Amino acid sequence: MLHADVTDAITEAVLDELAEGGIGRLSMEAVARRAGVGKSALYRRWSSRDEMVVAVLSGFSVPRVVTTDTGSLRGDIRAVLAGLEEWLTHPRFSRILPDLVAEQGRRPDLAAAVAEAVGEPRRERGAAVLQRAVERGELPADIDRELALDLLGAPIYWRHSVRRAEVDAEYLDALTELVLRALGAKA
Amino acid sequence: MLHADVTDAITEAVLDELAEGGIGRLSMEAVARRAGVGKSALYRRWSSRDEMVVAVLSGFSVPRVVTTDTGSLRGDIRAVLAGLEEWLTHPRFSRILPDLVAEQGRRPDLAAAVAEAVGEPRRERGAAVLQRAVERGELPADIDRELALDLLGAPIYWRHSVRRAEVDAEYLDALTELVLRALGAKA
DNA sequence: CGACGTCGGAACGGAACCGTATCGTCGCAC
DNA sequence: GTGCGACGATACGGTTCCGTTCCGACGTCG
Repeated sequence: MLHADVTDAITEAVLDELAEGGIGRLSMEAVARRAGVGKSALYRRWSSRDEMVVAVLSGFSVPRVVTTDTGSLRGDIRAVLAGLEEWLTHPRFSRILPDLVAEQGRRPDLAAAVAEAVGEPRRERGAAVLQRAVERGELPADIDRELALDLLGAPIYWRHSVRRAEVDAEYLDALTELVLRALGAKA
Repeated sequence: MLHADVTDAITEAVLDELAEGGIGRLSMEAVARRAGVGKSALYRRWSSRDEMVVAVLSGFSVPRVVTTDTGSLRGDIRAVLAGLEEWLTHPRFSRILPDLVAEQGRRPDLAAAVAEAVGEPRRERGAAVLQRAVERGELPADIDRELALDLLGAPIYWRHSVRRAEVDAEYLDALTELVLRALGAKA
């Protein structure tokens, strides 16, 4: 039986290495060194470097966004944005995620894993917020949910990870109002 | 005198290698091989791999967005979005850019170069569109330009490069209307 | 107790790459 | 036509990494 704690140590080491050097620079020897583990322990679990990386990254699931029902669309949106900000500000996630995005173009299997583990769950949470607002009568029923969800995630990722600009409370407040207006929310 | 055409061949080779394997996997030997050039030609120009990569990527300037004055904010925004879509869909750019974004977190000098060569010029173009709209009376003068610009670039990058979903004309049309509403544009 | 499987560690041959040095060649300027 | 400088090519010693194969130690289970 493979020791679970060894597997955990390896997983942690892989994520640390990914955060530091990116996927392209990750080496088996460095992972083993950091995990305090023999290379044999790595190859006993995965048959190649790529397989290990994809496996670890596929299991790199995202902390579920807490989309508490605040009772209003404004409150819900603000909460979703705050959760996104917290997620993207996390030291490890914020370093690994952009690399993961870049690698999607080169590894279709990784892209699929990411979509399943990261994209879909998050989108479902966001969709629930919209649905509640529709039921409350705050949003028209024929709203373009696809587009609305893009509008929630995109600006924060763009601003923090792409533009490397600050995302503070004022920004989230202003963005909330902008999104409300874009969606045609009723007062 | 260094031959300009050799420099060009090297630059092309670097960009091709970057598109194929990413920054982390780029090697001097591979670049020289692809460019049909001796390694000496590389080290004659740059003193290290990192210096070469940063130099090439800094010169990897973005094709200026054509922000023709269409006479209306709706037309201008639609044109900006179309330009963005074309840019991000470009086979080479779309592969290099996410990698560049990821690497920004690891190389502050690269981040600065990218901001100067890519971010700023693009934002100035976008700001001009907003300014024209304000002068036309289509937008309030106290509009949050920072936020408005994020709203233009973010969704397309998000959708195409992060989510890997399709960005078609209908999407751009719908996004245009959403942005207009978000900005509080007058009819 | 004894057998088994995983453990960390070390070593292997082979490959890729680094950065430098040194060829002989070619083209241009003087 | 002579000299200079960049050129492609090749080789170098050194490093890093791959993936595999051993080893002795340890723990667990029967």
